[in-house]
Amino acid sequence: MVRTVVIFGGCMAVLLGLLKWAEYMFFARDLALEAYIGIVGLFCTILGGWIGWKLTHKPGPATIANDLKLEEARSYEYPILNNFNLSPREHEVLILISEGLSYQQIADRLSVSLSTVKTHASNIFSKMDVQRRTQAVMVAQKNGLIPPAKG
Amino acid sequence: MVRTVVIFGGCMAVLLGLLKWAEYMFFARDLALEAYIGIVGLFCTILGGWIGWKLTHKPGPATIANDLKLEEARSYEYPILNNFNLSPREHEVLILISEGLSYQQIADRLSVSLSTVKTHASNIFSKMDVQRRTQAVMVAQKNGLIPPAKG
DNA sequence: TGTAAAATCATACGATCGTATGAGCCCAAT
DNA sequence: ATTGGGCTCATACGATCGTATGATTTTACA
Repeated sequence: MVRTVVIFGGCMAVLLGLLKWAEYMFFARDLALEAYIGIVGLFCTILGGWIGWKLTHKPGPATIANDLKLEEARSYEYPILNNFNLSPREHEVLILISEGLSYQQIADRLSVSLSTVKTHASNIFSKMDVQRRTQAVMVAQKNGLIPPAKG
Repeated sequence: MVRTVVIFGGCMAVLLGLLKWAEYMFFARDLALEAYIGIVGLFCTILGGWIGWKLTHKPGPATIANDLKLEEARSYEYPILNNFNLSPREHEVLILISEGLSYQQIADRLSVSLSTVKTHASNIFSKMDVQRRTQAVMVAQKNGLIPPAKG
């Protein structure tokens, strides 16, 4: 994502350069002020993008509602184990899979991309030695990795 | 995301055009250099923040929508196995799905065609009001339609 | 400070899933 | 005999899944 902003900043630079060139060609004006403003604009654009990214992009588990579910499950004397060396994020994804969510829904819930979720899922299946999400859910239930089904 | 970039580019183009227009027409020449740069910087910062937000903020989540229906069904104390009016064959397929088998594997197990299994599954999901097999398994577990997972 | 683990993202590809539609067969009940 | 429900099968199609590969960035720790 940072790369996206940087690339866009580069595009802006190109745009400004083209504008300067056109202006120089047609009006032959002094370039110092324009170039200065262009640099400032580019810099502020990148800075603003970075700020916006920092303020809004918080995919960490601290902001995710599913952590509440994890805590809830733990507090309700349902021990959430981890026998397959899953990372916290992978564990989180596994729980959301067990709730019947699609990858896209999980990506939205965690504020990450679809690719990330699929990567996590693939690693989960690899670690748990299964081929399908239904198998993963079954194994996870038998080993207490996910909250038990109520009812 | 692409649209966001396009919109940003359009805003930048508008900004640059307005600056040029203002510079040649009205007050730009009279403004202090610091104020001029400040305006550009502020504008670009806000736009940059907007683009950063747009690029990183994902739309809201989607949750499973049949919990109410489940609670309703359970509160009426219906016979568990008749909750969803599954036929014996459909029930059989549901159990095999819950064991993590693919449709092809279920077809082989039941000695029927893949089409038949998919038809059964589709009818199951329709009767249970779910969209994915994982949801069906979860609902089935909560209602005792399938054998519980053993630890 | 360097490193390893974790998390993120992208692209591509084949496999599987789920839906829709239409059809034929068997069997029990009307 | 007709009807309806259950079971079967086929085709087509879009959606989703799962894997593979490679990359960058962040974080935790020695």
